Amino acid sequence: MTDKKMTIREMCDTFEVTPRTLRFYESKELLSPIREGTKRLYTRRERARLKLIQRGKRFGFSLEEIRQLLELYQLENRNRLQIETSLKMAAEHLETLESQRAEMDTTIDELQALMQRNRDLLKRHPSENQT
Amino acid sequence: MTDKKMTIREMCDTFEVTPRTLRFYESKELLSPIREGTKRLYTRRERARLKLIQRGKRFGFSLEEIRQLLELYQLENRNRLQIETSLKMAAEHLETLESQRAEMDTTIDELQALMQRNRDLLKRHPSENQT
DNA sequence: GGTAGTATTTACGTAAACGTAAGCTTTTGT
DNA sequence: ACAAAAGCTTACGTTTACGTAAATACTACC
Repeated sequence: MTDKKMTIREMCDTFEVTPRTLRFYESKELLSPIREGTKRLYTRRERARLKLIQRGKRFGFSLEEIRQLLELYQLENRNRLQIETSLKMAAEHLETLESQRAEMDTTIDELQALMQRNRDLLKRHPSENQT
Repeated sequence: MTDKKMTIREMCDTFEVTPRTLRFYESKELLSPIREGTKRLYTRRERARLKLIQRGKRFGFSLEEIRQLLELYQLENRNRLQIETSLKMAAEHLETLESQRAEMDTTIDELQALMQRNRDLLKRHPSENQT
């Protein structure tokens, strides 16, 4: 398996973050690397979580929001009620994401239209308006 | 036209922001309402810009990034070089947005798969795993 | 077996994006 | 005419998400 345990440095190189960032996420309970003596070791699970954290950030979620979302991906040892709660939260999150995607589509369309207008300007007045 | 000038309070009610937020954006040169005496009045243009600001924030852009993007939408009084520069910036921004959109699709797919797994858990073990 | 490199904890510092409170002016309803 | 409401400036405060520096421990290798 691809389940090699990574040191903090390997993590930093792989994900382009600083040690401080990883320790900070840990202090906020977004990550929980195992300890070998005093050293942190990151498993496949932690790497998956870090990926999700970085994604969430790109979509404008706060670390606290991301922390709650990470719980959704915690599939083990949950009882019926916990699963139902997860499902509900996931459904809400899905709505947020889908509305954000729709907005993203609009934004892309508008940006493309804007670019077209600019290209038209350049085409129709080849050398006008110079400084 | 729908070009009524709005007071700061009307803006706040419409966009669900505080006066402080609007003044802050102005201090960062994201907005530039006209002044009637000492009072701020927001035109259609400012409203459009505020919409773009809020969108940008939802996509995880900083106010400084947003400020630069807003310049793209400034179509008046530009010379050839400025138009070309805008086009280049817009193209880069478009790439960012499209890659973010792809990532959004992945995220949505994964979340839906996760929900399905949870639904399966509930279906297949109707009353197991209770506390 | 010393020293260079890597990791850890602790703690103060900082940039971004506002919140909040004080004190002053201007506008508006009665 | 005058109090209440709305707006303004100034400035200090707060939260989030780390940066950075100091002091200490482990580990590696020549």
